[in-house]
Amino acid sequence: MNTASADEPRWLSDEEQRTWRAFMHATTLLEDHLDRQLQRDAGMPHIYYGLLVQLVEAPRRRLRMTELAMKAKITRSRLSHAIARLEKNGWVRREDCPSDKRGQFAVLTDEGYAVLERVAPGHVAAVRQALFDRLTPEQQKALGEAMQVIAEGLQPEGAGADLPWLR
Amino acid sequence: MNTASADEPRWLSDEEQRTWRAFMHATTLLEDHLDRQLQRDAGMPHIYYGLLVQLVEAPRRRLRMTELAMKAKITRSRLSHAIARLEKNGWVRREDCPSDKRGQFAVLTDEGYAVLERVAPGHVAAVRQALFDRLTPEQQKALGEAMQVIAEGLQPEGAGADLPWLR
DNA sequence: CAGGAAAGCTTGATACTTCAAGCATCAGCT
DNA sequence: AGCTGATGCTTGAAGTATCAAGCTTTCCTG
Repeated sequence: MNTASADEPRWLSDEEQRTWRAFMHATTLLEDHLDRQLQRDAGMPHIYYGLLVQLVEAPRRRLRMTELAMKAKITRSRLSHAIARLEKNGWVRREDCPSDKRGQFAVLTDEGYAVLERVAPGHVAAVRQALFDRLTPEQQKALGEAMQVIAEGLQPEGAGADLPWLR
Repeated sequence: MNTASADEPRWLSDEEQRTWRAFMHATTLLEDHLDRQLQRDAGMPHIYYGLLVQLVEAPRRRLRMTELAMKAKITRSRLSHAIARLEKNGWVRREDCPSDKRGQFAVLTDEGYAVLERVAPGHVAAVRQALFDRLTPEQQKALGEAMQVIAEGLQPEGAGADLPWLR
C-alpha cells in the first residue's frame, strides 16, 4: 500500500500552508483596509476607485466597457453595475461608440477627475504604509515578480479561457 | 520652489506601480478563480470554505464566533450571516457557550466534515496550480515572508486598532 | 452590590456581486 | 439580401457584505 497513490491529493506542506495562509491573511486584511480608507475618504470601494484610475490614464479619458473590464480583471456585468453607480455620482458618463453601435465608452467627467485629484494622495499613502514602507527593495522586487507570474498564469493566452471579462 | 514639498504626496515609482498592479491583478484573479472553483464543486464561496477549514482544525471541531472571525480576518457581522447560511446547509450548527451566556460556538457537523473531505482535494489542486506550481521554492519563500510582513503590519498589537473582528 | 461601560453576538436595511437571461448589432457565409 | 452565430453590453433576481443599531450578559468601579 503506497502512502501517496495516484489519486491521493498532494496536500500542502507545513511551509506551503504558512505561505498560503499568510497570503490569504494579507490580501483579506489589505482589501478591507483599502476599502475602508476609500469608502471613508471618497465614498466608494477600492475597485471603483481603480476604474476611475484606469479612465484617467486612458486617451481622452475614456475606455470601451469590455476593455475597462479587462484592465480591472472583472466581469462586464459587474462593470455595468459599477459604472451605473459612478454615473449616478456624476463621476463617469457613458458615450455611444460611433463605429460600433453596440459599443459604449465610459468617460471620466471633470467631477470624477476632481475626486481622483482630491483622494489619490491619501490612497497612495495607505498603500505605502501597508506595503512599500514595510518591505525592503529586494522583497518588493520578489513580491512583484511572484505576483506577475501568478497573474499571468491565471489569464492564459489561448481560446476557451475562463476569464471574467469574457463571461 | 521645491518639486517635493512637504505636502506633495510621494507617488509610486514606475517599478512600484508595476508591483502594485501585479499584486492587484493576481489577487483579483485568484479570488475569482477560487470562488468559482468552490462555488462549482462545493456550492459556497471561498471564504465560507475557509470557515469550515478553521473549524475542522479546532479542538472538538468548534470555535467561538469572535475567535473564528479573528482567524478568518473578517467582521463578526459578516461571520454571523455566513454561519447562518452554512447552518441552513446543515454544515455547521450553533451551540451555546456554557461559561458565558453571551457566547456562541460554531460547530462543524458531520455533513460539513463530509463536504470538506469531498472538496478539499480539488481545492488544494486549484491552489497548487495557480500558485505553487508556478513559483520556485525561493519565490515561494520570498512571497510568504512578504505576505507575513504585510499581514502583521495590518494587525497592530496595541489597543484602538481598527481590526475587522473588533468592529 | 449597584450602576454604567464594555463584550459578544445578531439583525435589518442598504450596497455590491454574481448568475442567467436578454436585446441589439455585427461578421461571415450562401 | 438573408441566415446564423458571435460580440457588446445590460438587466433583474438572488446571494453576499457592510453599516448602524440593537439586545443580552459580563466586567469594572466606586
